[in-house]
Amino acid sequence: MQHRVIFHIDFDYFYAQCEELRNPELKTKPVVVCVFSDRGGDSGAVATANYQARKYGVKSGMPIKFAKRKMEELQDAVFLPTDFDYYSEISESAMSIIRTYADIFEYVGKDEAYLDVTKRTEEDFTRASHLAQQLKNSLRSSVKLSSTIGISSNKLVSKIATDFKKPDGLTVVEPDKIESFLDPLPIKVIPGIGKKSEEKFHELELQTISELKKLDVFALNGLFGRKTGTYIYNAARGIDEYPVSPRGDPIQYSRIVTLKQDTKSFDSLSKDLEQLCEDVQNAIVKDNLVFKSVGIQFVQEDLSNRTKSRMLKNPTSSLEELKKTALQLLRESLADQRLQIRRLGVKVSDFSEVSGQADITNFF
DNA sequence: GACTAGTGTCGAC
DNA sequence: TTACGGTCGACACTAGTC
Repeated sequence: MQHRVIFHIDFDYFYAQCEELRNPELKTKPVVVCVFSDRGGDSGAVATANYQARKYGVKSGMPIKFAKRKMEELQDAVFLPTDFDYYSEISESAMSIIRTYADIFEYVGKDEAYLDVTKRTEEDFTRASHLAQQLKNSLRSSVKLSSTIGISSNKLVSKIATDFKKPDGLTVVEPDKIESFLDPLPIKVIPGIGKKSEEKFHELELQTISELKKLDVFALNGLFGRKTGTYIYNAARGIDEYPVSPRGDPIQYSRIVTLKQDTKSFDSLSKDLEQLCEDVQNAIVKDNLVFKSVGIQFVQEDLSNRTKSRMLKNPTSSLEELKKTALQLLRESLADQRLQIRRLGVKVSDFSEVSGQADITNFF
């Protein structure tokens, strides 16, 4: 095999597009899909917005109040709460079509997947491009969904190619074009490089991937640690060997809520904490798991984080033990808690399966 | 030096 | 000038142990 052929596919402005789907009148209006917190009013953040709304600078993750301010003088802007069950239905219909186009399929999220199509395209990028166009057409005709596809010889470059032109894009980057494609792009297009990492590069007066390549792997390892440094070094050169492979089971379950009001009172927090424990434990039991690690998380009034976690003696799925441990962690944390707490979370991890352990001694 | 536990940071969606 | 979700994963760093 000379090279692989990899698709990255992404549904355009997914949640907002779903909303347009069940209410076509929205299509001509700015639509912002919001995660409203329990605090009431416009407390919360933007999940996604359609392109009408993006014109006004609305972006994912932005406070809802900020988005409203940006569209103040608009009469027809629409703010909707998320309906994840509905988005999941649409996602599942779409993903079931996408699977049939792949030799190997990797689910990334409700609106995103990788496909290895090396075999069925016989490593031919012209064929790959036609196949991708067919897939886009099929999604549009049967699910009414618009999507963007990036094609290259690895996951990294395919993903960057998807972001290169959207919505409704199709970008092919053949192996011998990878360098000239990446060189002029800003460093931030590399997945895993967000705001903080970008700042580090800007301090070094490095803006583009071509400039990033001036740093050797030792310098990058010094700045980011060994794994991340080496990853960035390779990414700048379009090198990525990670295979497309089906996702495994989750390795942690967590629940977090925004409190009705900031507090550091044990009595107030313990009520919420118990509810969070129940929610997490429900999911654990449903999936037939036992956990060995329990953690709690505070998001403080200044939005900084505190976490505290503990390993259990033995794996368990017991609600009593989860609550007991979480409440203990809460008590210990509050002992030296200075800032008020805005959000409270619970996490369990280090799973093993409760049954299906099928007795390893049987093998001997 | 290898390993585990615990805390914190960063980032994707 | 502020404003701020929920869920998940990777990994850096540190301290303790052997």
